[in-house]
Amino acid sequence: MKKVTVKTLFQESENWINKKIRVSGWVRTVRDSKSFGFIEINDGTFFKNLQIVFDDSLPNFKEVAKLGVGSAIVVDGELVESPGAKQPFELKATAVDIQGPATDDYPLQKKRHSFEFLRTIAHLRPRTNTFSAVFRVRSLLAFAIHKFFQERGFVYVNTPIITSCDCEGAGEMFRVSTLALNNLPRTKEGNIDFGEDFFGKETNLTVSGQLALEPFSMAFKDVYTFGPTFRAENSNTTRHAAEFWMLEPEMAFADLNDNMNLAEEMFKYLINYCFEHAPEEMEFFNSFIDIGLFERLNNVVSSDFARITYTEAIELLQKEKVDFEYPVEWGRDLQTEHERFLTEKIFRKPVFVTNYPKDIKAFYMRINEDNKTVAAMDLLVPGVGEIIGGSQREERLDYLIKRMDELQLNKEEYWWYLDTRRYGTNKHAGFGLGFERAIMYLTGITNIRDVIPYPRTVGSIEF
RNA sequence: UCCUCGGUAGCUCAACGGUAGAGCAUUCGGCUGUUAACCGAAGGGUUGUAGGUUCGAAUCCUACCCGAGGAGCCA
Repeated sequence: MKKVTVKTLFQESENWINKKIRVSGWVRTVRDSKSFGFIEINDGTFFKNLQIVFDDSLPNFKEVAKLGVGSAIVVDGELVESPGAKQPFELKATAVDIQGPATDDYPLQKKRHSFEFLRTIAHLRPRTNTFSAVFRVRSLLAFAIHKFFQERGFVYVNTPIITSCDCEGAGEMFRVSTLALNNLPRTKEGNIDFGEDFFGKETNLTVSGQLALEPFSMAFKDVYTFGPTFRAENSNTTRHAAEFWMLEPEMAFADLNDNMNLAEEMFKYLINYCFEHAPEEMEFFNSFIDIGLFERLNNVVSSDFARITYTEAIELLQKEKVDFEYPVEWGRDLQTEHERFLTEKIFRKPVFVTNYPKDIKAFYMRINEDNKTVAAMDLLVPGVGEIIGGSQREERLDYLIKRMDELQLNKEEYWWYLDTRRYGTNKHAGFGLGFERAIMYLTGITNIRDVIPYPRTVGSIEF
């Protein structure tokens, strides 16, 4: 008996119609009658289910008719055209092997569940339509990112997960230590003696691979890192997680415009890739998760992203007769309400905002001629907000040192980073893309906890 | 961390000071082409926890726990 996946059946049904085949999968629903019944199974290879028709010629008809949702079965039979309107073909079963029945307390039902409930059963939710679609798209997007950069000659660099840089300025960090918490070694002054720790100094989980990546861009020109990133912030929102994935490309001999061009090209590539490789899933999102998703994404693919400076953004917002909760004032950071207004109301598409005041941005960003702003860029998108943050880097050693002194950073800690400015420095730029935020934008899912297989957020790590 | 809303059957919700209910799910029975199948029956509850007010609390009050949305921070 030839084993066939449901995906193969849907993609080349003409090759299998009227043939005897074997299909295995999990029961999604059973509808039985006195002497016959229907089972829909999903084998994980394809978004859609395969309908099985069975009757009392099966020796185990009664057991099959009583199968619960979630049971694992192997079905032999003949693929035939279906008289029903909802599916082109169905499998007429000659044998149903019940591998693993699901007990009657199986939590997933044949009806809609709330996302909140499904988060409490994260180990079972990939068996639902929504999460099956989400996680297949997540997989495709991860591959598409590699494909995009590899096609353009970027070298993939695995930057470290454990770092000793404790002041990258991107937020609270998770400490990594093998010290016994109930018996900490102390120095003579009474401080914790990290010299006794595994690495001999304070270490944390990475909040960004950028600083480790820049030296590689000085060797390979175009590089990227893509991996897990950790922030120990006590933030409780639909778009923050303690563990998330970040993509960070870095280009040598490139400026802020090159940076934005790359981000825009990549974003459009990712959207097109999803439409091409997960049409069933995207159709589902557009119909059941976010009506209007296609319209929004098509608009993104076919139009140029808006590009404005921070100063222009402030002027635009000040002209609006809107009563913002936070004042719009040059020198203050844009609040979420301001960002949303720009991308959702004024432009109605992704917007790059560039050249922010230096005081609200990181030390490594390049100072502009005005000596007030830096060559930073944020990409704001409707619904999600900030999805990319990047900049042209300060490549001039004296400027960089001056800035680090102003911010009282410990230059010795960064000796190897500063070396890149001593030996063959050049204009270079890069950005960070929140992988989960990209998934949210492409699927219409509005909570980051629903695009991560096992999400880690404050006070929540059951799985 | 702050603000707001919420926690009632396995799930989604109703009851808003006077005997705790429905749909779905589950179990049993019926049904010869179903599509969230349909029809009939049954089981299922210390109403998040602990106090308080009251003749009487799911309902009002207090504290705590948990969840969600928004804000800050950011990707």
